[in-house]
Order: sequence, then C-alpha cells, then structure tokens
Amino acid sequence: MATPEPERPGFLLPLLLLAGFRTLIDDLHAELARQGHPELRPLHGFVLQAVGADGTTATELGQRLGISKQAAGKTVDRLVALGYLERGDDPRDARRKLVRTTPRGLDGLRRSAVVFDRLRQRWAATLGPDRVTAMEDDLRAVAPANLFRLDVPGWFGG
Amino acid sequence: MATPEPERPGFLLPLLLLAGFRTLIDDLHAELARQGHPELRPLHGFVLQAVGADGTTATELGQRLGISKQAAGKTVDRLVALGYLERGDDPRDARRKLVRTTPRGLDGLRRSAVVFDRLRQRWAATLGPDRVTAMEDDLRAVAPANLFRLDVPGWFGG
DNA sequence: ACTGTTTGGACAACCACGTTGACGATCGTA
DNA sequence: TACGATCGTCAACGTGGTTGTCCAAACAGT
Repeated sequence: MATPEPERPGFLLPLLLLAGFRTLIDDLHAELARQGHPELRPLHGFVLQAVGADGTTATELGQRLGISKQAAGKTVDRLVALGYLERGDDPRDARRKLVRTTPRGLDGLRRSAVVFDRLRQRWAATLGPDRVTAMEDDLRAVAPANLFRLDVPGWFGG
Repeated sequence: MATPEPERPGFLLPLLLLAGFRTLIDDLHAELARQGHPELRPLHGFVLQAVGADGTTATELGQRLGISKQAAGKTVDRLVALGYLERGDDPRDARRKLVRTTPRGLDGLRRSAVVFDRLRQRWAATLGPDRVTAMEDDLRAVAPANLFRLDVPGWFGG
C-alpha cells in the first residue's frame, strides 16, 4: 500500500538541512580540535579551500566566497594570525598582496578532508551509500552553482 | 551499465547542505521582503518558531536554540524593537519576563511557512516529490534530534 | 608623456550574533 | 529567617559581516 504523503510543514526542510550541516561541522571541529587544530572555526575550512593551492588575493577571495573584499581581508588577517595563511607581494602588481596557505593550513585542510570523508562514510553506513549519493545529486540539482563557487579550480578535485 | 561510484570528496556533502540551506533561506527572505517584512533575518524565523504560540522566557528560549540566555535576550531585544515580539511580566514569578509573539510576528511566521511550502513544491517539481521526502527522512535520520529542539511543542505542528 | 579611470588593499565606523563573568532581585526551601 | 538556585541584565569581548572613504598602483587614451 502506498504511504500517504504526510504533512510536511514548510519549516521542516530548511531546518533539517541546517541540522545536517551543523551536525557535520560540529563533528568535524570536535575531531580537528583533537588533532591539533582547536582554533579552526567552521568558516575557516571553506576559506582555506577557496584560497587553494595556488594562492589568491583578498579581493578574489571575497568574490569566491560571495562576501566583500573587506570582510575577506579581515578573515585573512585572522587566519594569518593563527598561522594558517601568509601574505606576500605580487612581483607583477605592487597593489596585489598574494595570500597563500601555510604548511599548517595545508595540514588542517588535509585533516578536514579526511574527517569529512569519514563522516560521510558514517552517513553511508546509516542510510546506505546510494542514499547519500542521491542526496548530493539532488542538492547539486537545486543549489545554484555559483553559490560558494563550486566550480573554482581545486575544489573537489575539479 | 552500473554507474561507477565517482570520487566524492569530503567537502562536497557539507558544502551542498549549506548551499541548499542558503538557497532556501535567501529565496525566503527575498519573498518576505516583498511581502512587508524586509527586516526579518534568517535567524528570526527560527526564533519566532521557538517562542511559539504560548510565549516563553529568554532563558528557556536560549535552551531551545542552544545558545546562552544572554544571547537569547539580545535577540529578543532586536525582535522587540522590530515589533515581532513583546515582553510582559509573569504574574506568578516576578523574576521572569514573558516573551510573546505580536500579531506582526505571527504574520511573518505565517508568511514564512507559506513561502517555504512553495519553495518545497519547487524542489519537488525539480526532483520529484519522493526525492524531497526521502531527503527529509534521511536528514532526520542522521541529524541529532535535539539540535534546535525539533520536538518543541508547536514546531512542525507537533 | 601626461591624464583620467579602474583596481587592490587598508582604515574607520557600524551592525548582528555569539561568548563568559558578574550582579541584583526574586523564589523555594531547609 | 537564612541560604542556594534561578531570571534578567549589564559589561567586555570576539567573530564575521556591511558601507564608505582613501591612497597607491596599474592601465588606457590622447
């Protein structure tokens, strides 16, 4: 017998999306804190990803993250103070300040990816691997591709 | 032929969850702004939900939202200034200040639910209704139930 | 080569949202 | 009645964002 479509109040889907995201992020940072990165905040992983292997500038980083260049600059300041990023001059343009990931930043990034993979495996063990893959495909289908610039080279191995 | 499981980097799932959430929230507030609630911020809907129909106190609100009573109090201050909440005395306990939703708050809440329902229907039209339902079920299965106190009376018609 | 425009980075002021610590007023109870 | 727990609030602070302004450097046109 077909299961009747239950009442699905409007608030349910966004709340569950947020809860799922926060579950992953909280688990990640609890594990990262154990592995020597207690100062890493949820935002920082995305920033480190957005900086990428080749480095970037504050303005470009802001565009990638969808925030102002000033906000990006302040975030870079904090990550520089924590030792995750470093600034340098651009020999080809004296206005630009190159932002690069330090070895410590790369370490945090690598550990994040490892922990995320493990968390995804935990979800796959609960839901089944195909359900997780289906969820990712569905979310990719409805989320605007320009959000967080999923197509930035270096993201997701792309 | 079976599709081989592609590489699914660890960052993909949380990023898509966040992107999906932000997509819904951004769409919601763009629509709410058109309907006379331009000051409503993403957080406010959850706060109004957490206040509920019966009213509550700042301390209890903080517990429901998982934040400190001071942070809850400041958020109530802002929503009172915007006309979405009001404070009153508790005749049975002079320490407690009751927080209640105003008619304007109820209006914003009702419109939020309507818009969210419409957004969910849009997702259902893209993915198919069963995919949206499956995503909700899967997320509910992996998200801790106490996050955002999904079981608070009044949430989701519960 | 000079000039005007665009761009990158930095500074200031401000706002939203969160934290911890302290404290007075009130309540419940021994 | 005295004491401990609880509620609201104030203060100080940190983080992450905004807009506006400004200077120096790069660039394009004459």
